[in-house]
Amino acid sequence: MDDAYKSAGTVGKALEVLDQVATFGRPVRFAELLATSRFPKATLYRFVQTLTSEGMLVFDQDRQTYALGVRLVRLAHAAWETSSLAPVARSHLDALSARMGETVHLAQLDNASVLYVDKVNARDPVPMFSQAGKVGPAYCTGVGKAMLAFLPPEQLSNVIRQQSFHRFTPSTVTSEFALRTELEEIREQGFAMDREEHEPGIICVAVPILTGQGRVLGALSVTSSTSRSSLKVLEGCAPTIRDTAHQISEEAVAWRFPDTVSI
Amino acid sequence: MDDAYKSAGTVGKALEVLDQVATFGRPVRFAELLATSRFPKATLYRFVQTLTSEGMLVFDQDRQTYALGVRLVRLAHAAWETSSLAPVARSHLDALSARMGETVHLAQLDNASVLYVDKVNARDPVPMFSQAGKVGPAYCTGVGKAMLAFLPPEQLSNVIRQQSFHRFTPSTVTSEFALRTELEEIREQGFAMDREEHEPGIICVAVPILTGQGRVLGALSVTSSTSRSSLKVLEGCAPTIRDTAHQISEEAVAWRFPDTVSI
DNA sequence: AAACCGAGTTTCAAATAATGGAACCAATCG
DNA sequence: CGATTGGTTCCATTATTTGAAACTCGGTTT
Repeated sequence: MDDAYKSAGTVGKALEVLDQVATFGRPVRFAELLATSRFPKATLYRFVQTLTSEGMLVFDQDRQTYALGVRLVRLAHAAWETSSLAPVARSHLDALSARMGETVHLAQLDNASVLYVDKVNARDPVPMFSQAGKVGPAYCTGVGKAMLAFLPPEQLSNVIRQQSFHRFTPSTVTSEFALRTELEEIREQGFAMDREEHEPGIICVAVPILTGQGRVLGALSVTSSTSRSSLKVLEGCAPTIRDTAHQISEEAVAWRFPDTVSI
Repeated sequence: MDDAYKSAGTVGKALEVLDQVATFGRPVRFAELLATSRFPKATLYRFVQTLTSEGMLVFDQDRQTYALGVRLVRLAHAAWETSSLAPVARSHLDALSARMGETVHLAQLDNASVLYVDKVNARDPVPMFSQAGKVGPAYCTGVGKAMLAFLPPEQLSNVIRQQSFHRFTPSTVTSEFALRTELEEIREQGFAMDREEHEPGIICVAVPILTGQGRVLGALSVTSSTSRSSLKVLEGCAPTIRDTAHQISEEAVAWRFPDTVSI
């Protein structure tokens, strides 16, 4: 639904189907897939068969439904350990969370959206959307904006083109122009704020994690709620968070830094 | 290295490459892959290209290495939520861990090995991927044996055929015969023990999670060390653990239960 | 009971994409 | 500077994918 036009190759198409199943977020019937698929019946059928026999999907005999297979969990574990900033950042996140007494998120860009790769809860966790592996929109989250602000121009345009600009709350940024203006500001001050743009009552301050050459590796945020804190207070924390981001960046660069941003 | 012979279809081959990268557990050079691959240079090259452009792999310009892409983490999150017992079992694991004061594991079968889908540490709660997603051998872990014991005969044979029977410790079960004998016993008493078979000093008691029809959904274990506990003590815990397994099973069946066991 | 239906599965010739040997390029080495 | 290693591209051959249509199998309607 957001992969737009063509994606060459058989593998690409198969992965498209996999993504489709993923977006349902629940076991799906073949017919449901067919209805939302661009492939003809027989073709889709074969894909689903292949993916199932490969363990990427599992078929529930009793309910006649397909769901993502556990093989993915195994692969993801390896991905998380080798390609995410999480292993490197872990101890820093813990320290930051302890110091701030708030929830800390670590995110990276996946295609045009924000992927949370780690999260450290505050002692008294505020229930909210997010957890390792979850995705969120880039244009209206702190971490998202922090990363976008430091993307090279054509990559930024590419990502912006794929944003939905859906209005989640009254303060959601809903136009490309408004977003670009804000990104400019973020670039200057070095950190981004989420002013209840994604979830009412939830605010955060985020900073990008950049390599020495300015390439975006990910972003780091401290999240709170309007009831426990305020934008002013969070803004004051920005320097501390930036320090942590720097440390993570240095450690990450020292070891390995796969380019996590796709086209 | 264990997918043996042929795996038809282009998608299958591509996934094979993906698995290969995964087993390295670190960023790899093209040449390293080539050395361990059954594909000719040009073919492997194209696969890697495709997978990279699809976001399943990421290429590190500076170091000329490939690693698993973060797209997998996103997919896995969905897989974990819809196809694993974890979401259903979570609260039960927490309760069990608190009651026992020990670490609790939740596992499912993935192909012929044990896949840990959740873990509750005696003390600190950690996010999923640092713990979930790990794999272990089926023939010498508590959860593995608990599941094998209740598999239908031909599926069991199939899985046994794929076991390495590598000797990890002096007490590792290293023959099919010994394993089958022990499985018989486990079937009778309803729980399995790990007597330092995988890691020296680590012991555990595990029970299967079965549907009403006796189909294996997963397994549950309480792990300890010889220094903190003993086989006798753990054995005494079996009934409690079995209760938890029952509860999980009922809840799982009530909602959804994809067949998690592949060929 | 016959006709009908919708969901899922199989067939098969045509269209397309994958294949891999060989050539090529670019560093690095001896 | 010629040789070697590691990576990339070409392209004619070959094998796989494709998808319209036909079929199967429960169940439902007429």
